[in-house]
This record gives sequence, structure tokens and C-alpha cells, in this order.
Amino acid sequence: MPPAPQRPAAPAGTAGLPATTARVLDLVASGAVSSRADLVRELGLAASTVSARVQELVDQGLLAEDGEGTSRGGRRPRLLRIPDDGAVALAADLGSHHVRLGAVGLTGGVHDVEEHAANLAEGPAATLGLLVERLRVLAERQRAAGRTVRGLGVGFPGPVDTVTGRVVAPSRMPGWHLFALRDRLAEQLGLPVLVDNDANVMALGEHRTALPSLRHLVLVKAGRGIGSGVISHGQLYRGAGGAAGDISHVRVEAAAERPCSCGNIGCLETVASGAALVAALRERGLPVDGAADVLRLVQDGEPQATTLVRQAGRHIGTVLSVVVNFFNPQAVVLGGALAEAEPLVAAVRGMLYERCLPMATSDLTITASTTGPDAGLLGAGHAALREPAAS
Amino acid sequence: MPPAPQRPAAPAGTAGLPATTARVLDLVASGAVSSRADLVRELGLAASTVSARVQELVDQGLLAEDGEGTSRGGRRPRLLRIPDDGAVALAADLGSHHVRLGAVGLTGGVHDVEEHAANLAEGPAATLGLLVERLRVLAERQRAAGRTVRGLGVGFPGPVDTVTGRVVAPSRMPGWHLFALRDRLAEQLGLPVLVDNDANVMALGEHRTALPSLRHLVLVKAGRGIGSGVISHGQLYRGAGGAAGDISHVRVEAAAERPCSCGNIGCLETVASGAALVAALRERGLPVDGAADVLRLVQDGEPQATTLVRQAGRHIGTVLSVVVNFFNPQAVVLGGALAEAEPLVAAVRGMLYERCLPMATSDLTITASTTGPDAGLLGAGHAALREPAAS
DNA sequence: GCTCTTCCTTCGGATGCCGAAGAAAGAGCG
DNA sequence: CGCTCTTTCTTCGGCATCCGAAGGAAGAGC
Repeated sequence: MPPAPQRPAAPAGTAGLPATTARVLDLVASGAVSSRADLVRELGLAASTVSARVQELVDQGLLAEDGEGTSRGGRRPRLLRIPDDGAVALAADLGSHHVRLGAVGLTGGVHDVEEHAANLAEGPAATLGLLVERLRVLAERQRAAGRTVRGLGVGFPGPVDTVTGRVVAPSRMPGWHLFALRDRLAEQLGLPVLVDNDANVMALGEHRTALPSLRHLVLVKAGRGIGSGVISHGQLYRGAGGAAGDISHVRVEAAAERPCSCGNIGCLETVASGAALVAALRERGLPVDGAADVLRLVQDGEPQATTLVRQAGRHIGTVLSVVVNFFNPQAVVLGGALAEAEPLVAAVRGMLYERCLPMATSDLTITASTTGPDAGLLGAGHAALREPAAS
Repeated sequence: MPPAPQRPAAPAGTAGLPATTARVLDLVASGAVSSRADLVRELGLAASTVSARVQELVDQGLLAEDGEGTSRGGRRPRLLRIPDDGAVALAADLGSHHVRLGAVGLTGGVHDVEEHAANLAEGPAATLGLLVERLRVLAERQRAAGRTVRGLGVGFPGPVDTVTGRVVAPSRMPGWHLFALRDRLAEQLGLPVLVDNDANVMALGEHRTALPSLRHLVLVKAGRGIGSGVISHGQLYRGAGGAAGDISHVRVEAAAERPCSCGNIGCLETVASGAALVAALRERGLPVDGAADVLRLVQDGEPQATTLVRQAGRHIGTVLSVVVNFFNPQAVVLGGALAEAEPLVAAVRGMLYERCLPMATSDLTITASTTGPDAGLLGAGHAALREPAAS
């Protein structure tokens, strides 16, 4: 018996492309290459292979030739470009207190970004209502602008079983455990949906749009919570049980016996997360309500906030130093609201250079996310455009 | 210009087998499978593919049919076995104060193991002399026993550039920096040689002989020093610069400001390595000279030694808890001399179960090496038998 | 003795890669 | 201006690895 079709006949698109073909698209979309010869150099494949892959993509309309470039002493290269024919994926980046939405195109652009307050702790029902409503409007707007909507990618701030598309035991968010987020959204929107952890989609976004040539990188999302996404051998690394990338529930000295939402004590999260900083600043009488407020105070030069954020960076750096020695990545990328605070980035850098082995840091890039607040949307959208649709 | 032949014409052997073919051999050698049908189930490949691969191997004499098994309700399977035709690789496991040698066969057996005292700190010349002398005798003995020597695998207790086969900046071993260990040995023995870090070869040994079906595991070698080898997606993970797997130079609270051989302070190594335990026990007036002596004291129930070893296990467990949350492996395997001390294993287990996320430990195996002191030899030998010879 | 299961092989075909050869189109130089 | 060298890209034949369909061989169970 063939599996029941879970979704309306998906438009033939980028979904389910072979690995090499997808890499060609990513490299062109990111601007890292602009001709077949560039691809040969970047991919290390035979020219004939690259030529064949490019031809396929051109035939499918996923890639277009766009005039000629400048000669480097021989024949001029024929430039390649992603035709912005309007294929987009909707993308949703869920946070514990907000949802950010947008439509991501093949070229890596994000259209019609919007952000709404939402409290995920109130359970799936309320959030889902808002989400579906806004996504329908967003989809309609894309179609009105002549763009085809190919799917939806969602980043969720907690563990996700990517095989079933269900949320797994998120802390501080009662009612979400085993909620079939993917299937509910797919039903209500009539689109193929992909759901993954927020740090994972952010790692994908950074890797695919900013650093596609790197093989091993760690993205740390420092917002209200702390998460990380791992790219290994150019691919998202999930570990044995899909739980890889947690650095939030590691015990740090400074957190002593503070109880954590995970049920343990002394976790990094209790001293270095946005939520912890908000609590600490409120105790000191400062009017803050979220990680964004903390960031604002830091940017205004408020001394207590700056000290706390720098201290948080040190704690994160302490934990990351173990990760860097062990995993030896090419880059550590800091994302999330707090990564926009320079003192945090500086503290992480300092800690890593002080504590890690020279062999691990000599070729290590440590940087704040270059794609800013849209990194999660980009990753979720890209993944939805590229992955086999039903996953 | 073709590359100059670096070594005498290598005998056609298992060297440089395609990945799938090598996996077939590993699975049969480890006893995990015993028929083509088993291979189909284990590898998830089409029966026709498995059949073709097996046929190739049988034709090459690397695999043999060995009668029939018992029926499971249909035709009896034709059993497969590795013919012990006597193809072996020499293997050398170098420690800072000893070298262990043996010959590893395709079936996973180790012949003629011997161990000699040697002080690597005296520089490469002295060690190399002993090594080459003993290896020549060992090779001769293999040939006299009718076995073919196909190569040499070496585990070195420090960083190794596996591309060039050179030692890189090992601490406490002056004279070894950039020493071309692989090429020197290859010249003097006339064999293809493979050199890698000792923890890496040990991880390979454990993975290939005991746990070949696992995709992600971490092996910790706790001997005089502390190292780790990482298997990710079934393959050795080296990281961006080949430095992956270090857990020894992570700062731990209890080590305070103790200076470490790496030039930093407060490293795990200064409180949990065999060298550190030896120093601590000597300070207390106990006559110990190496990790083996420490182990003996523990097994004799000496209280101070037991306390120290348990404490060392806690420190190692503390660092490993970060690794387990981040990397989410299927197994943590403890090897090296100290792993034979039950209190250390128990302490690591306790620490991991206490500190890690339930999601990371629910399906995690934490165990001492099942291959014992020969794990390193097995890994080095296996690697030498399987890898493209000149690497 | 019949059917169903299990094990394994044979055959044709798809995919993805490669290298050799060469065509197209420029730069540089005498 | 014409010649050569460089760069870019395509065409073509070939190889390696995998697949699925079909079927043969040999058992268990009724």
C-alpha cells in the first residue's frame, strides 16, 4: 500500500535535490560563486560534472545564465544567477515570547518580515491560532506579489523530533510535549512543513547564506534561552538521539545551586541566558522585560547591564572552550538577541583564546551572526525549500 | 609527472577498499553478521548489492564461505567468515614510558604481543632504534609463522598530522615536534606505515571490533595522560585542524592554578591524569611509578589511591558531561590503564547521569573498553590493514 | 506433496562521477 | 595583425555503485 498523500501535490521544486545539486544552488545563491569555473574550483569536481549539474538546473528553471563576466586572461565566464521567479518558502521563528515570520526566496532574500508578541507558555492552541492566521495572510500576500509558496519552515525554541515533526519535552512550556506541530500546521495551511529546533535552523541559515564553504561550525543562539546548532562535514549534526548541541544545561561554577527549568541545578542557563539577565536586572530595579530590553540597556551604556552581559559572555565562553577543544570547529558564530551586544562577543572571544588549545583556536573564526535577526528565518526557509518536502 | 613511489610495491590487499566493501569486512570480522542476509539487514542495502560486494571479496580471498547456518524457516544461510590466511599488520601503541607491539590479523586477533619500557621524552632517536629493532623481529616472526605482513599502524601519545604522518608539538616530549615518524619508519622497515594519535586508534579499535554498528561514540583514554577519540557517523572525526577530541586541557575548578604541560593552568590533566595521580600518591609516600602501579593499589583496596582515582573519575565525568550534552553520542567508552579501575568508571557514570540531560543519557552506554590493553593495537592494526596504504 | 519463507543470484538500468578531447573566445606579444 | 597561450565550457565514452524485478535453490510447516 502506498503511503497516503499527506499534502496537496507538491509543486516540482527544489525539494529533494541530490546533495551536489543543492550545493551548487547554495553556492550561487550565497554569491560565493558566479560561474561554472568558480564551481569547479569551489567544489573540486570535474568540469564536466559541474557542467552537467548546472545544465540540469538551468533546464528546470532553478538557475539562469546572466550575461558574461570579465576575462581573467581567457574566455569570459558565463555568469550564473538564481532567477527570482518568486519561489518562496514561508518561515517562522518561534521564540518563547514572540513569533517572527517572513517569506524566504531562493536568492536568500526575506520578504515581508513581521514580528508578533506571543506567549508559547500558554500552550499550543493559542499560538497555533495566531500563527496559522498570520501565515495565511503572509502566503496570500506572496501569491498576490506573483510568488509561489512552496512550503513552510519552522524553528521552535525547544527539542523537536525531526522525524515525526513533534515537539519533545520543552521546559517551561507546558502543553507542548509531543504536540504534532508539523502535522497540525501542514493540515491547516495545506503546505509541506518542516519543523526543527531554533538553533538548528539558525545554524543552517548562517551556514548556507554566509559561510557555505565551512565544513565544521558551531552556532550559539543566545536569546532568552541558550541553544546551539552544529554543522559537521557541511551538514547539520543531530547526534544519536537528535539532542545534540545542548550547552545550556551544563553546570557552571558561578551558578552554584540555582534551580534550572530542566530540573537540575547550577546550569549555564541560570546565569547566562536572557531570562536570567532580565531577572537579575529587575532585582536591581531596572525596568526590563526581555532580552531586547537588556540589549538596549547595554547599547545605552548602562553599567550594570553591561557588566552582567559581559559576565554572561564569560560563562558561555567557559562552556564553549570545552566544545571548541573537543569539536575543533572552523567557526563559532554567535546569534540571537544577546549576540548583538559587543561585550558578550568580546567576552566569549577572550575566554576561548585564553582557555582553548592554540591548535584549536589558531584557525578559528569567532564572530557574531552576519545575518542578524533573520538568521532563523533564513535557515527555516532555506531548509523548507531544499529538503524532501514531507520531512 | 607521476608522484614518486614512496614505498615498495604494496601487496594487493585490503588497502584502499571502498567504504561499503570495508564495512562488509568489518561486520563479518566483528562477528556482528554471518551471512549475506545479515548484511542486508545491517547495511540496509539491496540484496543484489550485498551479493556483488561479497562475491568480490570472496574472489579476492578476503572473505570465505564456511558451511551453512541454521534455517529460520527457509533456506539455510551460507555462512561467511574471514579466512585467516595470515595477512597481518604490525601495530605499535606508543606510551610515554612504554611501547606495546603486536601483529593484528584480519579476524581481529592479536599475535605476539610484547611490551617494552621506553622513555619517549628522550627524543625520537632512542625510541626509533628500539622500535625498528623490535618490529623487524616481530615481522620476521610473522613471516616464519606463514603470515604476510601488510603494513604497520602506530598510535602516538600526542598530536599527529595524519596527512604528513608527522608528530606535532607534543607536550613534555622535546625533539618530537615535526618529526616525520611515518616516513622514517616506512624507510627503515620497507612497509606502508600509518600514524595517528593514540586515542584515535583506540577509538577505531573499539568501534571496529566491539561496537561496529554504533554511529556516534566517544572513547576516552585515561592513562598517563588523558585523550579522546571521536567516532561520528561511523567514522573517525578529526575536526577542522585535526585537533578534535581534546578534553585534557579543559579547565576544572579543582585544578585551580596548577600549571599544566600545555602552558596553561588548571587543566583536567593536572588532577585526573595518571601522571597527576602518581605525583599525588608519591607526595603521600606511596611507592608508585606509573598508571599501572596506581591501578594495582586500587585493586588492592588501598584507600588513598581509591579515593584519588574516584575523584579523578569525577573530574573526567564533569568534563565529559559537557561533551555528552553537546555531542549526544550513543556510547562513552573508557579505555587506558585507569579505565580498569572500577571506581573511576563508576564515578564517570555517576557524574554523567547526574549532570547530563535525560535526553542525552537515556540511550547512552557508558562502559569500560571491552578489548582491554590491546584496544590501541587493534585499532592501529585494523587501520593499517584497511586504509589506503600510504596515508 | 504443496505452499510459504528465506536466502541468494542474475540481469538491466539509473545515477553520479571522471578524464580526454576539443570548441569557443578572449589576452598578450612580437 | 596573426600567433600562441589561457580560460571557459561542452561532448563523449567509461567506470563505480547502487537499485529493483525476476527467479532459482533449499529449507519449514501443514
